[in-house]
Amino acid sequence: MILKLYNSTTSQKEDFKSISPNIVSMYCCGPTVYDAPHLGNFRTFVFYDLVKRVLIQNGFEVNQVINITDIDDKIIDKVNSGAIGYKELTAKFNDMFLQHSLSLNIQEANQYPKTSDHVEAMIGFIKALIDKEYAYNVDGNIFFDTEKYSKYGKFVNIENIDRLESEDDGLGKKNQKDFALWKTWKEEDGDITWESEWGKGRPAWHTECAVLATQSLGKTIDIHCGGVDLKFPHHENESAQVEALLDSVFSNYWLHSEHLILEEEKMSKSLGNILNIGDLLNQYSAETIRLFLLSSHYRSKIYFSDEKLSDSSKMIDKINRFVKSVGLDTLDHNGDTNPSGDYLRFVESLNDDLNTPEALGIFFDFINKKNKKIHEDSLSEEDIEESKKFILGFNSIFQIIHPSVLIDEEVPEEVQKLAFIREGMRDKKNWEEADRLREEIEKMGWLIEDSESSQKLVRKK
RNA sequence: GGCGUCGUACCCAAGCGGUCUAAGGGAUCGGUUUGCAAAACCGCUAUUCGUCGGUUCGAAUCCGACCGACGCCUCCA
Repeated sequence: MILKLYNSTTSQKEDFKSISPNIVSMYCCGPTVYDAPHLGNFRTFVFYDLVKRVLIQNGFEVNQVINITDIDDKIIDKVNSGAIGYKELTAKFNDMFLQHSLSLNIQEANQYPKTSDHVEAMIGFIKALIDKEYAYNVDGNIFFDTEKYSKYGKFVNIENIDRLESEDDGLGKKNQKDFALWKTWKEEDGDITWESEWGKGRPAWHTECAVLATQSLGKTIDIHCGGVDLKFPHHENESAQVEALLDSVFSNYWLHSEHLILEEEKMSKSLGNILNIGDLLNQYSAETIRLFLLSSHYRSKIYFSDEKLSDSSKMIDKINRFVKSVGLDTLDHNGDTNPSGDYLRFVESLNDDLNTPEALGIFFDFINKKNKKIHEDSLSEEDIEESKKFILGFNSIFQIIHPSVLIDEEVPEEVQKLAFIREGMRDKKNWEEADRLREEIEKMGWLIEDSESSQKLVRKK
């Protein structure tokens, strides 16, 4: 089956072909560790996870790198404010990123290289660009010479930038669109600086990613991912450096996920309209947040609302009920799917540029069909097997079934006792007392679902 | 200002030239079931896809204009 991905460089869906037969190299722009991550950041990180899981479903082994940017203006600003030290600050938010990733069932990447561990390599990279005359030095700042690189403008209409040429930023760049590879030391940088042959300073963002990507994955990678806002200038600049220096195609596929919108604007720290992911995880389950994020296509904007989160939560309830009624006892997916008609359609949707909303629709359609059989009491062994396989295949991508769903929670003795009494009242047709007990049990956090012969206790959400 | 993406029911969201009198989820209202509920099931809720034109045998899907939202061009997932 062919996997199609929308490539930002061509603005169309393309059949995916990896460089090596069964292995995919994937570079994802990770967090700058200066502050608590927000939902918008994690929309992108969950998107990376989606890409990876779909690749795995297609039989690829994925070598994924997510970088950690720990050299950056905002980090320096924060350290300068005196509240916290450099190491402490970056470690704190690095850990937070990893922890939330774990909470959201995001598969671990193979590597999380940190900028500060690779400054030597960045210096070497910049030096090589200078040697090839793609970069020049102005008072210790090194800039990339966009005039020298004819292919500049992969992601943006270059005339736009030319128009802005008049607004020179006073750094002595030859062209407005030239960008920094190395920033010379300034007093406010303090100790956050490295020695180089051009004097003290630090690598600039675009160079950081260019070096980390090529160093960990080679001169041409299969897939490069990021949020749309990184298309230009970040990815443009990253790509320009690598392709100029190595004379290669930097990445065969560029995937960009859309923004999360809050209060009519993209969620962003500089705009101040932030929903901290940690806070959100206290309010909603990780599964709910994941589903909320995956129920829109990755290239569509998501307008945040609590209502959507609660819709997602209800969807999960429905899925969980189905999981229980089919008697699933493990979430381990061994890849054995034996694609039936519906499951095949599910996989095809995901392979069509990661169409998660459509795939979800197919899954629900399937659930409805089986529920109907359950209702008619005509669910066969084959139906059960098929359902289990579909659920596992579904969950291997969406990851929204919590393991606890498989285990019937122990009902507290007190609740059991009340339920037993209620059972007696029902037998005696003492409905008033039975209803009163049902209410009491509900207050204790348990719902009763009566069936003909017995009553079932379900944990209240 | 330039460039780009998007506008589908009460809400969310797929579909992107014919199988669309438009999937799926939430919500509402009927019905089956139930002592009553809950859960489940059945049914109703867009002859219509921002507006107006055009292309076509045929358009939600292509083209143009307009209106509206968002993004990029500056740090940003």
